[in-house]
Amino acid sequence: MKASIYDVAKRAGLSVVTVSRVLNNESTVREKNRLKVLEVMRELDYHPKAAARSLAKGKTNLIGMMLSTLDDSFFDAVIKEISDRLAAKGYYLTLSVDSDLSPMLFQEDRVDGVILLSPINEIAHMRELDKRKIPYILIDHQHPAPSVSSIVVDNYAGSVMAANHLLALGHKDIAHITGPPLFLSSRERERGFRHAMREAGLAPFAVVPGEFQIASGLEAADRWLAAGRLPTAVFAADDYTAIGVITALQAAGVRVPRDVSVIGFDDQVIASQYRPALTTIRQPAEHIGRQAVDIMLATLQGELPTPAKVELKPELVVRASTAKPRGE
Amino acid sequence: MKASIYDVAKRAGLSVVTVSRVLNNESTVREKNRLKVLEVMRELDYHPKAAARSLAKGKTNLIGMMLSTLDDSFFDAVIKEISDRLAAKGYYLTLSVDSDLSPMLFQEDRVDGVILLSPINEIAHMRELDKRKIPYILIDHQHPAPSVSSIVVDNYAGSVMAANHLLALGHKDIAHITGPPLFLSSRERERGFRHAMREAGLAPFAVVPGEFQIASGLEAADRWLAAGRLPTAVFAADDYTAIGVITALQAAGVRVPRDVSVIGFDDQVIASQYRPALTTIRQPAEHIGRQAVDIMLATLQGELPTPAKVELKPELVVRASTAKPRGE
DNA sequence: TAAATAAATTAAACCGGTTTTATTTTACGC
DNA sequence: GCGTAAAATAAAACCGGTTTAATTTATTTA
Repeated sequence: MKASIYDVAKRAGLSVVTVSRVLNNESTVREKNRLKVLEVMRELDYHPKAAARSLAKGKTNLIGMMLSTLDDSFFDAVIKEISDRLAAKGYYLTLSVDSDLSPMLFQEDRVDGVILLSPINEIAHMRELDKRKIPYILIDHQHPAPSVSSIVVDNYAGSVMAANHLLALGHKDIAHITGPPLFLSSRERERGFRHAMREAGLAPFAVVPGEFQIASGLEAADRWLAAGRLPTAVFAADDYTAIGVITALQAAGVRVPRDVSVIGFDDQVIASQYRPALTTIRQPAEHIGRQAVDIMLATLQGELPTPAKVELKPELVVRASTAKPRGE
Repeated sequence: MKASIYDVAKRAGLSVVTVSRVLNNESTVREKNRLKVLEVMRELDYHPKAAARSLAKGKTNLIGMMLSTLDDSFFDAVIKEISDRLAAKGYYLTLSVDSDLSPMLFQEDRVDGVILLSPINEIAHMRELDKRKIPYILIDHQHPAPSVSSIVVDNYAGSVMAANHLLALGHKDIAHITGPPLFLSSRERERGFRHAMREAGLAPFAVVPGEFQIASGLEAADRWLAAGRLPTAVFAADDYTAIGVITALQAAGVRVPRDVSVIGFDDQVIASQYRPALTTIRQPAEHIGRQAVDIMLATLQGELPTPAKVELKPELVVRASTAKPRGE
């Protein structure tokens, strides 16, 4: 049988309370006894059981995270930051891929708080979390009600930057491929694009719907190629879509950026590795992660009287997929 | 305060034992009382607390999973299958991205079992899990000791298939870009390639080291382009590497598959979307996930006297990135 | 209908920690 | 050396479930 706190106490010749105090780093233990307890713990390979501790303390030290997919290097970066930062504060992160079956994780009080990173059933999750009074944070979320904490990137501003970059290079025939309108980020990116174009006194070459996937870019480019009329620049709502555009154009013998410029959004890992390396709008993944943890921990310690609303600024990263239009 | 089992019992006019029996689907409860209990639970919005249950039962109903990265659609597919299948059996999955800080999750008895999906610190994890007597399964693992359960794909056979596909098309100058030799899968793939070439009486055009990343393919192709001598076909140890090769070649004006054929390994999501769509060796992700869950549950129920060793066969998926060499 | 048996319920102990309250030990000032 | 305050320890209750053993209730059989 595994060692319990009683075994440690007995062997150290002390009470369980003293051992518990050592476990919790309380100052009221004589240094001599503290060392003795730690020594015995090592001897017995003792580790406190999370279940017993959670039951007594009423908290689990576990933060849950729900997300729609794992196959996304931007998510990966956000998660890594969150995981490390939580660990430094004594909390652990548990990830769940969103599916109809998963809400049990917080129904059973297994986590102290939840971070929702663009999950699929967000509305249902929020309702459930409200009912169970579990604090949560939304990252990049569709519908941030005023009563919940959320972290969003200023997608509107990012799109304006993207469009202005192309405009500054001299482009006039600029197309935009959107993301799924379900996401607020998609809608904001489109709005920013349209705004910048209007400011420049230009009409978009085209605005076509996409799905944040390589296939979206392929399809859009194919259609333009088939129609025999290409834009001089494309602003794709995300990097995968941008890569699809470039891939289809190159396969048809069109050079990027010589014939057509392409800019993406997110700065996924693949963006810098692709050829040509992708000009894009960088989302501050580490920043997002850091903010998420700070807000969550403040909320758990009751130090956050009002919900936090954080808006972060994205950043233009100029690489090799954009250039002046051919004529100039 | 949240409702406890005592509140439910009192309101239903029954004992806590009866309520507990209902929770655990035991047959010794009168149907009338069972319904009454369920009704009260709904009224009070009662949900049993995982910590209390875990403490009493000595099990958590949680399976942990360690992995090195999330940014991989093959992992994504495996995880999805595992998650759904576990949920159907009343277990939950908790994911951890491998880092130096994370082993606490199983040190504190938070999980009943662990699935290691190519994590980074695999040896350290295995030692820790052995010490804590927590059952675990290795997927695609470097060093499967005879005493542990593992699921591997027959990478050797997959590579032979890949090489034979190219050979059957008439290729003779075939290059291979490996994965990191740290992984057993990399070594097996290289071994399979060399074997098939030897069988055909041919020497490899080249065997160059890679890292399972787009950049690896880019670099290899760049070097061949710079040297002015290209293979007629490339077998990349994974799809990302293959895409790197194609991207670099296309950027240099070399057509795939007309000038050079390229085959990958894994069948990542991007493989079918890329242009040209990638010929590759498909890893049976769903199969792997299913096996992992079945073995894990059998182990937990003590129905698995000896460790399971499962070897699954990969499958050739012919798409558009391979063709006969130009001369033929 | 009574006795025997099976089914359902209850009370109490337990899982392994933490926390509160009461008590003992130690340290300090005079 | 004594009284008192502060520090450390001990005993017991608690967190919210499950499980065992004992008891009551319902059902079957003679």
